[in-house]
Amino acid sequence: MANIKDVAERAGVSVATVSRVLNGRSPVAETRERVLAAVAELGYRPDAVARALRTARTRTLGLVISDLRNPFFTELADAVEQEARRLGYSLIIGNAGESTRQQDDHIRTLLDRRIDGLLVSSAGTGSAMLREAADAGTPLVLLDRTVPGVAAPCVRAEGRAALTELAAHLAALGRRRPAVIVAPAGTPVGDERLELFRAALAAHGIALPPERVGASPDLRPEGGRQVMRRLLDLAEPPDAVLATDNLMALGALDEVRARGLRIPSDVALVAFDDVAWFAHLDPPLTAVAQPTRALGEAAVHTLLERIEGREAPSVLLPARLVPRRSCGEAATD
Amino acid sequence: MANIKDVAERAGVSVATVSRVLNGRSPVAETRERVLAAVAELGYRPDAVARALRTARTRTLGLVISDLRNPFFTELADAVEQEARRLGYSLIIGNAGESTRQQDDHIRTLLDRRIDGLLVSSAGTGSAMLREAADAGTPLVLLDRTVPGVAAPCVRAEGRAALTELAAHLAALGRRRPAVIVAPAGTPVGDERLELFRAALAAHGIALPPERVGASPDLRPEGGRQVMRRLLDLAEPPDAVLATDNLMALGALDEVRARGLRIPSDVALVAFDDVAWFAHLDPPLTAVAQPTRALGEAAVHTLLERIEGREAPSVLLPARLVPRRSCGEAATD
DNA sequence: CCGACGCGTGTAATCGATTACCTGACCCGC
DNA sequence: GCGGGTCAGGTAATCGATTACACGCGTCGG
Repeated sequence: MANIKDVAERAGVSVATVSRVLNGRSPVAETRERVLAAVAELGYRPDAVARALRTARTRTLGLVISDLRNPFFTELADAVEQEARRLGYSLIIGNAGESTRQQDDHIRTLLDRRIDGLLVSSAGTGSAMLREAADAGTPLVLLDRTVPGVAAPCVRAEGRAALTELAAHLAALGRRRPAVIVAPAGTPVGDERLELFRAALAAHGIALPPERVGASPDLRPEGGRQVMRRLLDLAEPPDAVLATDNLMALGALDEVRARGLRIPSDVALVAFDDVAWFAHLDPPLTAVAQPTRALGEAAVHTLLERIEGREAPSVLLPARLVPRRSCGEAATD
Repeated sequence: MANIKDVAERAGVSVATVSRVLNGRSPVAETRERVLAAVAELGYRPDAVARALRTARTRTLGLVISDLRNPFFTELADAVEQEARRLGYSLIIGNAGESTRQQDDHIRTLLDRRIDGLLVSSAGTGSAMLREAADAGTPLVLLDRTVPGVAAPCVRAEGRAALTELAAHLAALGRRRPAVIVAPAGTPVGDERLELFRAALAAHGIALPPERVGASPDLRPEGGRQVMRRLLDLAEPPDAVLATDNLMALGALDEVRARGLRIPSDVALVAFDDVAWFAHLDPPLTAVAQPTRALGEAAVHTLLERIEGREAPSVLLPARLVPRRSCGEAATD
């Protein structure tokens, strides 16, 4: 593979000149032509590794995703990758699989690779490396999930409007006994969603008693299914269930079907995160859609601000309700 | 961030000694202790960029995925990432979104970054950069999709046994008019699946006439839906449909539902790629499952062989049939 | 007519590691 | 007692780029 010295020799100039031509400084037309010709003939491409060493910028971002198999995060990762690439950055993706150990492992190797900045949707609440990275001055932006004790801007969706709308939607359809399946205790976004929903229901005079709030042991379908089992076994089972994550919603759906109950006639089901296949379920699931693409883009922009040394605020983007048929009303799709 | 010189000073030795201690060569116990102590006190971690420049190995692999939003590829990417990390490599993932241009774009930046090896599940058939990379001597392994004219080992699944079993399954259930929704013309794996299926059906005296083979314009749900529409409009509509990709299957399912037809009583549906949510559909979909994890691992192993300069053969792993309820028989889940 | 200035370009230091080569200490055997 | 072998560890070259600084040449003003 040709290097800058080969190009310099071929063009009859010094390496400095080649570098300057390629980085758009000084040289005059005639020299410039010769250099570009040599570059083309040799198929020269600057070595990003050498450049990174010298300039102390790798033009690479790190993204640690709590669970890449969760389609919401897949979409988010895809959005981040596209925006990063558009702005000239590569992305190294690490999947934590909801494990703090793997997450720390990833952060460590990313720091070793001198990424310019780090995006993390943290698994669990505490992460030693995350704090270390922040303290070490690596530009850091949290994604979707806040982490107590880590001072970094957080980019995520906020459900007030959507949950208010959802409460109204359910009230209008005559649902009086809502229930919520939340993420394991301590997950900040889950708790927030719960409280917003509770407040929105209260405005319609609908209560959300503790026995109709179930915390799933994990963020996977099986956890959601377990909680749904408990809810349906109540003396007064709920007539509408909100799951604060798409995978838990899927497990909840399985339990409803396994009991031979019908959605929405026996119980309504709503999920957070509008992933593509919700529209293909029977019935299509009503969902609170997070603006995935916008979140990914905002995260990259915020991180670039931090990389360039500027302050950057947290970003809260509104989620919106996508009514389908799982609450009872006929909708457009 | 501390560098090797800081460590050397603190330990009172030369940088060479530090490097030797950290790479497990010569130094004797006492010096060794001092160096390790200094490393610990300073929290020193070798700069992967500098090391890569010197050793000409980045310990990074590149993965270009044809469509990261397709859950089959998400799983595959996840498997590749895990295995790569287990073996000490980081992974830069690029999503081509089924576009040859984006794919070339990604390959180009990956080569610039001097990745040690490249894994590609190619979008489309031809790719200038792919050929260029192969010619330039970058270790290359194809994943899931062969590319004519590119000399590189290919790791993928092979459906003979599964499709033979499927043909028997359908025959036993009395299905006589099968149809196939294939990927756009020229996608090697799609055509192969079609021919294997045709042969397997023939063994049961079942024909697969041209009018019951439809090529989708793309690998997305809408394409599958269009083909399904055509198939169901035939004078003699099929009583069983195989889609050679999970997203096309999803679109096909939508069309069946939109017409108020029932699966499996009106038409059976089988998909290639067993993705997690097939089990959560109603009815759960019978699928040809590719050994995703094993494919990812084999791909990494094959690539490492190539990186170490050894020859490596292509790998064909058998897919297997996962019968659920979408063909009519009651199954375990 | 000469010095200052500017412009284009070359020389060489630099980023942070690895490693070939050399040095010096020590030990051993003859 | 001395030559040679062994081994720890230091010196410096190197990877491929960027860039501060220096230099030479041309131009222009006083």
